[in-house]
Amino acid sequence: MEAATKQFRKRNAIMECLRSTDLHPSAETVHEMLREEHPDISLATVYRNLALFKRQGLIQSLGTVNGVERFDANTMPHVHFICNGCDAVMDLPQVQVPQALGTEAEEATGCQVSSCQLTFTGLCQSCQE
Amino acid sequence: MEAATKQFRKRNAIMECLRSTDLHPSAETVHEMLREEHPDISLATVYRNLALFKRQGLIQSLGTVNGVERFDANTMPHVHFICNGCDAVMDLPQVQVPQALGTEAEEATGCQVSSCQLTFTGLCQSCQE
DNA sequence: AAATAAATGAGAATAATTCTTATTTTCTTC
DNA sequence: GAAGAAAATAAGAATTATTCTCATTTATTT
Repeated sequence: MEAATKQFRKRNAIMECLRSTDLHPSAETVHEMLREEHPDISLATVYRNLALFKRQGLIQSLGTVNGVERFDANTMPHVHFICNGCDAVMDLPQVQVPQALGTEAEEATGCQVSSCQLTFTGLCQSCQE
Repeated sequence: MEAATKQFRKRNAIMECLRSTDLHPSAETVHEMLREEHPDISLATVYRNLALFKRQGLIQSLGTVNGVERFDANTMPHVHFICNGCDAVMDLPQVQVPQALGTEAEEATGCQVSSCQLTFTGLCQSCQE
């Protein structure tokens, strides 16, 4: 057996795929992206492992864009922009959500806040024509 | 025919239902809520009209909670809290997203921002035990 | 190397949502 | 107010993203 090949399983490939893109892909997109290197990878395996990573807190979900869930390997809190034209999702590291808002939320409601997500939607540059 | 009854169609009932609750219901929940007054209302009608209202900008969608879409008749920008325990969605009128963030986002990316959504997740009071 | 546990592929099953078609209700025009 | 046109609805079929099942393969332990 060739050294590294066998022990690198599909699971690792899925994580690497997510880590190496900023496209915030869906399960289906991850599957397509992996097809080249792993022609026999099953869509079920992609779903299964994405769900696992999410449970483990290794990735986060952005929620659904047009009915399909999108994923992000960056679990640090950060802001997103979603284009209504082409469904692109991009990071906005320039924008910061003030820490205070989370605390305000907890104090106002008695809820225990564990995460916070700020999302802008609109049209990206190319979709504005 | 009794006066007002007939001309108030299902469509209006659906909008009224949304306007009269703060539960941020799903299509299915709206359907159940209307069952009493409109025993023959079809689930398809609820979906159809919710989609219409959304297109018209009369309501907004919060995105999906556990795979099901949730709706809000309040189209003014406001902050939400979603409980991971019981899937409750509540408004946080006390928390304000600084106007500046949207402008920052546009300037940083060249995208045209048309809406903004801030959502906290965690555990509501009762789900903390 | 044998036995056990974990991961995967393939396709079936599920569940939320959308679509289709026939029917009913509303609106328009006379 | 009746006839015809347009919009809204009910019911169930169709679609689609996601999850599940189970047989097989791969990794781990003894």
